[in-house]
Amino acid sequence: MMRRQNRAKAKVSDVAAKAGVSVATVSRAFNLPDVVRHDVRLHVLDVARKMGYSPNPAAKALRLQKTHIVGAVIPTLDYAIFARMIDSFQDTLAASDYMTIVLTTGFDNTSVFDKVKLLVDRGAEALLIVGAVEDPKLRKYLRETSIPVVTTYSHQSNGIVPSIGFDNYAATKSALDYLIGLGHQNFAMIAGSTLGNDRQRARIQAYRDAIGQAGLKGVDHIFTRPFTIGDGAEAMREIHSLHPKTTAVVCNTDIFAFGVVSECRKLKLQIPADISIMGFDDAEYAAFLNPPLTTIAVPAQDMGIRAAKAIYGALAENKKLNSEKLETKLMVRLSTGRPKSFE
Amino acid sequence: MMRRQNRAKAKVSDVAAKAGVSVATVSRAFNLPDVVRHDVRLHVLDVARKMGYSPNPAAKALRLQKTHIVGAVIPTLDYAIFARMIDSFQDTLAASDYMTIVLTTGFDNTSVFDKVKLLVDRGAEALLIVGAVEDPKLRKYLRETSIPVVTTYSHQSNGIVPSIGFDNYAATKSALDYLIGLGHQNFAMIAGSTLGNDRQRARIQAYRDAIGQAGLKGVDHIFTRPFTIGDGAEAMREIHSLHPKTTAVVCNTDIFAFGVVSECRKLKLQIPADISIMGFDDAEYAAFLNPPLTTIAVPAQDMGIRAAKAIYGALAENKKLNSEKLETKLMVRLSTGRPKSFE
DNA sequence: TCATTTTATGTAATCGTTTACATGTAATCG
DNA sequence: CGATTACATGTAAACGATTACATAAAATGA
Repeated sequence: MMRRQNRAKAKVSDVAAKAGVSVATVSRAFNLPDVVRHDVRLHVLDVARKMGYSPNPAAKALRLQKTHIVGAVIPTLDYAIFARMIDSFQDTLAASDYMTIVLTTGFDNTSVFDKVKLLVDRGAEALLIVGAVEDPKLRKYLRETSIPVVTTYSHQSNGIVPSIGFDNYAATKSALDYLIGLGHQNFAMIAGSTLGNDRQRARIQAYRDAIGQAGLKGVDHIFTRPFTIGDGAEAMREIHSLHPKTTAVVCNTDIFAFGVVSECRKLKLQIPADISIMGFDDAEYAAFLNPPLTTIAVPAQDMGIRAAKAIYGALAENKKLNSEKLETKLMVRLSTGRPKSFE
Repeated sequence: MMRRQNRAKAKVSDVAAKAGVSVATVSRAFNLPDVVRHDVRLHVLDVARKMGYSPNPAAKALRLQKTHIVGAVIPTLDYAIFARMIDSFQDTLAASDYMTIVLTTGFDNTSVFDKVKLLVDRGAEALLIVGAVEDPKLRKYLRETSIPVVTTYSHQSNGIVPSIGFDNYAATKSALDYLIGLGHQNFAMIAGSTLGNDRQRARIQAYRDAIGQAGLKGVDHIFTRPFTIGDGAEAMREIHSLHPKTTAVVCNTDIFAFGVVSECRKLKLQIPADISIMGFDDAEYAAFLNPPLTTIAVPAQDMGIRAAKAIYGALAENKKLNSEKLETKLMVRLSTGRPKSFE
């Protein structure tokens, strides 16, 4: 028996013809169920199913002026905490029939504008952006396009764009208060580039303020590096040779901390007896390091879910997009302790 | 001075009106540059730029029957090697004006079909899938829709769907040959679920074959766990209590290995003196573990790039989609060595 | 029973592009 | 110089959905 050779996808008119109704009825059977007679509706749906009909997304988007696409601009997927956020963001939105397109900047903040434009031109109805929107050109563009935008990973109550994130300053500050409380006097920080990165700036500022206000050493011992384990290790080597009295190293990501811990082993520095290590992010491996890493847990997953829900609310329920401040948590483990000199 | 209040996006007809030409000329100025008079073209482009015109993607997609969207179905983004592949895949395609929509299954292989269908219904013109396509329903669907599909992370020369991946069997086999060569006699493996996961099956089979053929112990000492560090640690504990003579633990992912290394410390097992640990993936942290992890490097990034190029070739240049076999590399570090009994 | 309202359905316009076809003008040729 | 060809542009028809409006049939009411 010959099977239907017709390769082209079925469209409403095909379904209508086969079901013996008009295209309007077919469309209504799907979109306005209560306006079409019950038995007719069932018949239409049945025919449609058998034909493998599904509405052409482009036609639908054109007619309804809704693409059901949201965009996300992040530094990279190749970095666990962004990947985790996007994973939950995307999954949450997919459950509400919105698809996510992710574009990465490779930490090049000058390209955020281009990526955003690309997404909007591609029909993105809303956007998630990592970090505060600082570029005035981008600011203007977002104001003019006036689509829902939420920034993540940093929370500014005064932000122009709603943010669903945490307080980087307060998080780092609390970590330093804890270290200072342990009796540390000589600090160093390993940070990422501050170029267009408000999170790094906030963390550095918190570090400076905490140490400056306590009158301790190391306010300027800030080592800026790309985000790799190797760079963390290399920075530790430099800290050790330049500032051998350092007893507490504050890392702006667990990635650095991993390298630092590895390097300390080579340098024969005992953690935490000789030196305390503080991380940031609470990556999966942090708790399994030797010693387990004291770090700041950030709500990457929760952030993605909340951002997704907020965007869905704005898009589908016409709700206002509100900023949300999420909590970080200092995870005290064994990589930090009282400095030897203190005992 | 009043600025234009007209919030709606400019369309071809707007540009045409302002430039004093027809819509056809505007469209041609963009898409068929050599068919419109040079000065007219420049003028049209200039007007368009000033109006911030960009073509409506839905209208374009509808008319051209091309969405410029490709889909990817992966287990999760929250797992470095998939994230890395997608990162490069997405980036490579974006450079060619194709956008990627990623959907995740959470390692639930029964949902691959649904995700694929979702993507195709959303207009995906091509697909990347992680792992072999085994579900007959999915196979049939892909055959019928006949869109370009490439599977990754495993290479089958006989595969129905072209694959751009590596030989999981050979990779594990070579790792075992290496361990056997070192003199190990008692093995154990920590594996992920084999449910619809051909990569895990291939690795397990290689393990069984290698050990069976060499007549060594541990053919059935296979511990199946979810992919977390903690589960790796837990499995190691079990291996130690059930099979204390084990001198070589083969992990199907560095994630397990990380947990194993951590657990060995607790168990006071010296690596590699008491026990050798083999990883899989060569995650960034593998080289920084203590001791540095012997593992199998997989070309995650390269795979993403090649898959993207292959798909672009199929979509834009009408090239045939060919399977590509990529190489893995055994990275011998310090977590493996001769077993004590052998010396 | 007939006028009126309700209900179900159909017809055709619309969304914003691209492009086949038509048309008018300029260039080329014998 | 008139006929033909090449060139630049315009008009209108698609692409496949949704839905305002029209219409026919059924239900309701006096």
